[in-house]
Amino acid sequence: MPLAPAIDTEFEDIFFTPRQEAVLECALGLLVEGGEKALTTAGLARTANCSKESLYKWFGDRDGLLAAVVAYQASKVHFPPESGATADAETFRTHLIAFATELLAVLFGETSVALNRLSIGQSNRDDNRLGRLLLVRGKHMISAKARALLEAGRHRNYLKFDDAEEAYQVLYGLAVRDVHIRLLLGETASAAERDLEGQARDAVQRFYSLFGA
Amino acid sequence: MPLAPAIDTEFEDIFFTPRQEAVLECALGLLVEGGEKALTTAGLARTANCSKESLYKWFGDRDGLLAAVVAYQASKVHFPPESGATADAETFRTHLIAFATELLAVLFGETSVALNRLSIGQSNRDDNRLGRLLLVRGKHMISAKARALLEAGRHRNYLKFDDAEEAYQVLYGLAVRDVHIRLLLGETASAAERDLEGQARDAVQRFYSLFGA
DNA sequence: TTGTCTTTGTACCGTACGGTACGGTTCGTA
DNA sequence: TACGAACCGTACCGTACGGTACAAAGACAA
Repeated sequence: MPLAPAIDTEFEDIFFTPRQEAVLECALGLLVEGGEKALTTAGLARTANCSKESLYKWFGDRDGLLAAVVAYQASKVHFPPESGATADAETFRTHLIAFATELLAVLFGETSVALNRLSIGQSNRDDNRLGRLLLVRGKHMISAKARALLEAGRHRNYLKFDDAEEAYQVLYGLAVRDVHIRLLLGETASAAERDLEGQARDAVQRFYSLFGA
Repeated sequence: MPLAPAIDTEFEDIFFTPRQEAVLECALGLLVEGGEKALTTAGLARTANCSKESLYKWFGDRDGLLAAVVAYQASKVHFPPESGATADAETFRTHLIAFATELLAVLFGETSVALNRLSIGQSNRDDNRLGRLLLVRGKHMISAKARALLEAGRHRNYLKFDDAEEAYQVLYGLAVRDVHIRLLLGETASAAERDLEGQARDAVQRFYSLFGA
């Protein structure tokens, strides 16, 4: 009987020392500013005042460094303990809007954009660690949180749907539309698109038209 | 009175000889297979049986080559002459579904994914030609076509909305959801997501719930 | 103080790749 | 046949960058 394969356990319980976190923060800054090509080992060592030898000792090689940057950023998102019970219909809707707003704020943030660009640029390599990392530590986490929220709404008869994942995807599409890909391609968002709360409100409005009880 | 700036006229009327098109097709193949790093001048010259000197003569430098690949692929999409008048409500809805299906087919195609990955990876360079090219020759074209279609539907009282661009974005979100970004990140689409027509049908169904007259 | 460990800064190496030069070949034209 | 243009294949150059080695400096325990 073969052992259960321990896929995707990489970077599971990784922990970085404060010094390493400072260096990774520097790396994030370089990435945000100039993209992948701006993140050279020599450049990072210079701006972070550390030695290349330390970089290679800590992260193995450049790929390990990139993966560490992604893992470090993912480790920064903390999940609030589900914001208590959803009291009534109105506050539940408020929670939905808040969730959508936060989703947009994360996706449109410059660090998220930079890391998405990095992972997408690397996504056609053999193993594709970065893409998997970003998906499993980012999108799938958010998706799980959203499903829990939506199912709570269904349980209280605020919403009506069969598949929570499908409902979440519709909410995602209504909120994000093509703005994310346009940001990734370098277009700057319009004024209306920068009003995250307004966008989220419209999206939830339409979501209720489709899935409201 | 300043002259109107001729922005984005680059690659406006560009034309490639058959030989150049064959080489660009080879470049596309390399891109699809191995991403940006796989498209080296030497490698392209080898697989396309041409000389590096010709590459530099035709395209200037490597950046010009990349831009030419994007422009070439964009030049391949032809717009059917709006498929005649939208006879009745049912055929109009069919046209909408066909449009959404084609949109998904384009976005999820491997060449589109490869070019999006390329442009996104290059999007934090100084000028960002590739991203602008992809946006203006790809997304904006599709968007214009969609707006025309939607406004025809509104004119015949099949649909009801204020802003055609906004309506299109909702349709886009309903159809694409987060599948595009997940594909770009290297995740393979699920079986249901590969049923493009079914996805388009559901999206249009929901779109009519929101904007049907 | 001495010894050990970690880190820094610099210097160095090898290689991959962008870009150029050039001889040889094909092909169209007179 | 002669000529010129375009092109192919190969060889070459310069450089940027990943990765390694090493001397010097701080930190800390005995």
